[in-house]
Amino acid sequence: MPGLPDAVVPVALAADLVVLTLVDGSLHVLAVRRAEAPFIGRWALPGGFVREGESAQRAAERELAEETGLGSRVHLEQLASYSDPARDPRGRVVSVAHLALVPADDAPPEAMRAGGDAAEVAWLPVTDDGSTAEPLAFDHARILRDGVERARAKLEYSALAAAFCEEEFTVGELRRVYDAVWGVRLDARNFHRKVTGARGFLDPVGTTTTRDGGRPAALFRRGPASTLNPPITRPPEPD
Amino acid sequence: MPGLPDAVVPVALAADLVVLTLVDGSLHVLAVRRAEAPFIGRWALPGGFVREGESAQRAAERELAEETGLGSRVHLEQLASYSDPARDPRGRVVSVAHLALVPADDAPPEAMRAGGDAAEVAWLPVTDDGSTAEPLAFDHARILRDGVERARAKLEYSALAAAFCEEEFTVGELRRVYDAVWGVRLDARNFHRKVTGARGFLDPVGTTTTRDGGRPAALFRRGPASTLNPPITRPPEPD
DNA sequence: CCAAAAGTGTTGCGATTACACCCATGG
DNA sequence: CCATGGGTGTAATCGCAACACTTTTGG
Repeated sequence: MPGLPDAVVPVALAADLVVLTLVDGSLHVLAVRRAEAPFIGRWALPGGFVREGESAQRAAERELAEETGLGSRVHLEQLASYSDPARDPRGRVVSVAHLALVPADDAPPEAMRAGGDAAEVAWLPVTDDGSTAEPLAFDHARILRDGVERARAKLEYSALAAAFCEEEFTVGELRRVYDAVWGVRLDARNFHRKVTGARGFLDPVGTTTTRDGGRPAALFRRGPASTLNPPITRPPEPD
Repeated sequence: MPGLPDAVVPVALAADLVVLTLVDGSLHVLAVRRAEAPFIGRWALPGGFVREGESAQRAAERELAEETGLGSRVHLEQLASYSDPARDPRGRVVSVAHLALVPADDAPPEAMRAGGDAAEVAWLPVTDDGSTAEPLAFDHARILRDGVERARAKLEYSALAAAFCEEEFTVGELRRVYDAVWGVRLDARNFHRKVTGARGFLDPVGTTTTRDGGRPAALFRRGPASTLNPPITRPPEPD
């Protein structure tokens, strides 16, 4: 490494993705089946190595586009980095994990580009404790848990929930995001009042839809506010 | 990089530190004056390269001990990673930034080990917008801002504030942490009720102290709870 | 005695909950 | 006409900010 001290050890930098969505009203994570050693045949989080001249953020955006075909309409943020020297048997690989949220039932796995080295792509259901039924490769179970926890926490005080919805959505659809991610059932009436009352959170479109059945519901877009005040509070766990 | 694809670009991994403390009741950050190019003579966040067989977390712990002499008694958590290819003119250096909080008026800079390459070490005052009077090297201003923001946010719902206090502290001392970090003046009476009422947050020691003047105050230690429910709410900004 | 900081009691208000009730559609 | 989801009204309650007041020290 020219210009740097001799003792500096080179590492490979990877950008991995925790891509969450809702399938049939429950939380799912995007996974690829590994076609190569190590962990061949195991499910893993999508990701890849950061290229020359690329930041981890840009690499994550690129991987996300490659894997899902979705360009924008996705929320993407850095989650954390994982640098345990033993986390990858091939050598010193440091992963910058990112959290992505994509709209419900968008980008079904069949429609995904099977490009690159991904042999098989699927939405795996996420359990209440933030894990999958089948074990994940590397330390990806840990990364997934951190991602799910982050998503759950941020729903409370941020406008993140709308990232799971289409561009235009109803209050009911938004509420079902909270129900699914938190595993609760919020009161539809109070939820309605709360989110429509929070300034800057929802932009009324003016039109209505009956796609959810029942009485026509007003359509909204995400408003300019990124934080939600007062927050939507998660119901306390029963003691 | 043996065992890895040819296209993988090697990067140097650094662990940088945002070390915050209170000096005379106001927020300060630990900085070192750079003795080498690039940015020679500028203040920078303390940090260094991750060594062989070391995780970024361990490297941060090592740097923190080297720089402050403080072993435990410090809160340390990962903040975020910075991987812009142009962030270091020497080459591809990715920084995993960490946030550390040390007790008020502990480890004054004079007492710090001037070991390693640090020519000069100081606590720099942090302004309300999370920056320093003098510019910092690299992208460290950005990292500092992110660290201060994280600290401010986590005070609300976590037991983080106690990290700024000695092992045993009074409710008043804890309140002054909030006052300093948030730049507000909380009501001493309501604050007292709130923190002593939160289960698991404070462990009463049983003894008292008059070191803050006035009536003797009960001493507490950090309780087992890491999250604070209900949270301490930051007073709303005046519109 | 006075100043200063620690604690306790009380009161009023605003947010939240729990639910009754009405609305507008599709089948 | 009924099931379904959308939306509004309202009363009981909870949490909390505001502040009066008492306690216990040092000087």
